[in-house]
Amino acid sequence: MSTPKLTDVARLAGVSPATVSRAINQPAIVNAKTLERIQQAIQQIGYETNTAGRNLRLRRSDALLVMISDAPSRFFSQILMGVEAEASEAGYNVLVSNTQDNPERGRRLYASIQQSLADGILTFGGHNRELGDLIKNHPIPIVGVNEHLEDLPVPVTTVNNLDASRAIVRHLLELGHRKIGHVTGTTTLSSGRDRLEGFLSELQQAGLAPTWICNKHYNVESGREAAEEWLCLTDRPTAVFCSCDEAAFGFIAALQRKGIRVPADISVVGFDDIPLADHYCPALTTIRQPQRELGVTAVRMLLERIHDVEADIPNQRLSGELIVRESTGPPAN
Amino acid sequence: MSTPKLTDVARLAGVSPATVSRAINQPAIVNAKTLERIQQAIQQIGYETNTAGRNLRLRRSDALLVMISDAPSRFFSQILMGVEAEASEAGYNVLVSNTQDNPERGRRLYASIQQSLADGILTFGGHNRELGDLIKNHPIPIVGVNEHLEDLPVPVTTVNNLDASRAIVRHLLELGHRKIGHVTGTTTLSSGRDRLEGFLSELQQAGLAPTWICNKHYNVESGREAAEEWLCLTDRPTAVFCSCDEAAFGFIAALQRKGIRVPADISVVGFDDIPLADHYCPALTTIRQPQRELGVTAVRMLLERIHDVEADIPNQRLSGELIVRESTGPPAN
DNA sequence: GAAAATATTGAAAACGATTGCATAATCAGC
DNA sequence: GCTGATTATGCAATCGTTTTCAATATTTTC
Repeated sequence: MSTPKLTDVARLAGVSPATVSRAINQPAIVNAKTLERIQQAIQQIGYETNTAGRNLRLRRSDALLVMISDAPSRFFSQILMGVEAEASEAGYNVLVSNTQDNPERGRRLYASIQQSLADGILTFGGHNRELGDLIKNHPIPIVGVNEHLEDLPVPVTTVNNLDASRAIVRHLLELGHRKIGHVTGTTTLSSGRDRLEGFLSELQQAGLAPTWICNKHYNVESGREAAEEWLCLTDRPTAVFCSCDEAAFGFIAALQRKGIRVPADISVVGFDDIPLADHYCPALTTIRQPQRELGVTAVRMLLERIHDVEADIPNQRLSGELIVRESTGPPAN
Repeated sequence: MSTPKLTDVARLAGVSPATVSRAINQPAIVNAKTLERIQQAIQQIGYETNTAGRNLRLRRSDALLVMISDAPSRFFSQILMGVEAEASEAGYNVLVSNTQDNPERGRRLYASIQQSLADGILTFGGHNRELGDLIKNHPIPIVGVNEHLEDLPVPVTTVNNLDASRAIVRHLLELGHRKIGHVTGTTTLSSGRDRLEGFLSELQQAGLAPTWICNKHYNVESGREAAEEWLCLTDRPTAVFCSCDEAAFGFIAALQRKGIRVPADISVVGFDDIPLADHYCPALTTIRQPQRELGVTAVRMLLERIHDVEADIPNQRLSGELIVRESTGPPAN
């Protein structure tokens, strides 16, 4: 007498369970009169499809697995919102799993897919070993977000880091800067490499060499450390492109503490456009990433893949937008 | 011949499926010799328990549902990491769902539980209607995080906002401030109200009245708006407690733009201790929230509840820690 | 109006695991 | 060597849906 099931609806409507199932899943093929009677019965006893029963029979789960690394990426939650919205729209649930580099985790991940706990995987951030092993043995639907997965035949969706970096350099060149530096992000990640490459190539195109390249990571501390190094330089760049907004904030804050003014003494650019960027002092010139759209796109790709595992899905490169604010200006001298 | 199932293991090990099931779930009650043979068979063909089959039979899902609101709370991802870690430890999966105020959503949420898509719900942030209706009809395991859910008999885990706010005020009093203001968070949320109340009560205890109370929300814009109002005050407080770090940053940035120095001209305190707080200029005095621990605690409470729906689970109040940095100092005059 | 085509429905067999009950095997005690 | 207790296992039903195949009802066609 607990939760009503298909059979209960069938009995009430005076039809067989098969017909009720059809009424729910392919209403078109059931008689209009019967359909209405069934729908009424469903309403009346408040029937809801039992997921486990259905999953068992259909051998799928209506769930997407989101793999994240322990240090969630900078705007992880924003992207996740996009993922959730799009997945839910398509009738899918979203499972979140943290993937420490842990063999046991790899096993469970494998099990999730093999036993259809999830129909597909969305992986945030870089390559990880388990995934490599997993995908080599089974052609399962996977889509990468933010970063390319080296050597793995997995479609990814990212922002166009190359073009964005170029736009930054162009902006600085137009302001009159000739001595430009870059505090890199994590260059074991494709985004870090692409941003660096865009930076270098645009400079080269202008016939310039980079004045300073400082290898760091995507976080605040990196910005602070970079600032300390900058202070020790004999030939200081007049403009610095930091790999992400957080790093830019760390960089600016550390410089301000030494009495250096932005942008009067040095121009600084970030990347991401996190909410704080517009409200920092100085407001940060940066690249706006389409965070939510990244999530939405990733889900669309994944669903396509789930629908047809053999489908050849091209990588999606969304474009970032240069947002010019207060942290950049003409060079000092 | 695709994925091996229980029966395949049974055949290979020369026992009945029932014995295999027992070998997996209650190894103690099966003969050591048989057990070993079964385990070997499992290894050999790479058997993994099918979740759907099991869920159907056991009428549960091994999944926890995390409900978040559209604007994910400030350190949502940090808490989520804690949730994921603890849930995974206990063998549970984590489902994420965004709850816009949407009746259709409410229906699906209800279905999730009723049809055992999830065994329990963790709700981040404030009260929402669907939840109220849901819980009224069915005593399902729910635990709230960060905010109390008014009128609902749901155990919650929060930071002790009251004590934390008091600690802030005490710190400012010790520095010599007598004119103290507060930019509130969202006061329809219990955290916002508690922070305000802690602020007021500690001031009162010192025989002081609040100099300024500015009703805002938990975001950067609120800080900027508050700064504009502050600038127009005739009797300005010499210290301001902002409801969260973001608001504090917005507040400080807007003031700095007008040439006002922190803490020389005004002291500012935040709440949360987000990563940037330590790297802002000035570094922010704030309350450190045990974000990960909030997630872990919430899961523990929820599991307890799942284990025994009738269990009386007390609210958990974790304590925040005052972190004194550069943004606070003695009053100007 | 009969035959053929079409539209609806039902019966029953999966999907894969767990468990109450019953049976078989083992053991202790005398 | 026999009885009673204990330990290990197997049988078969069950969880709730979906879907193939066949059967029946309804139209259409000539």
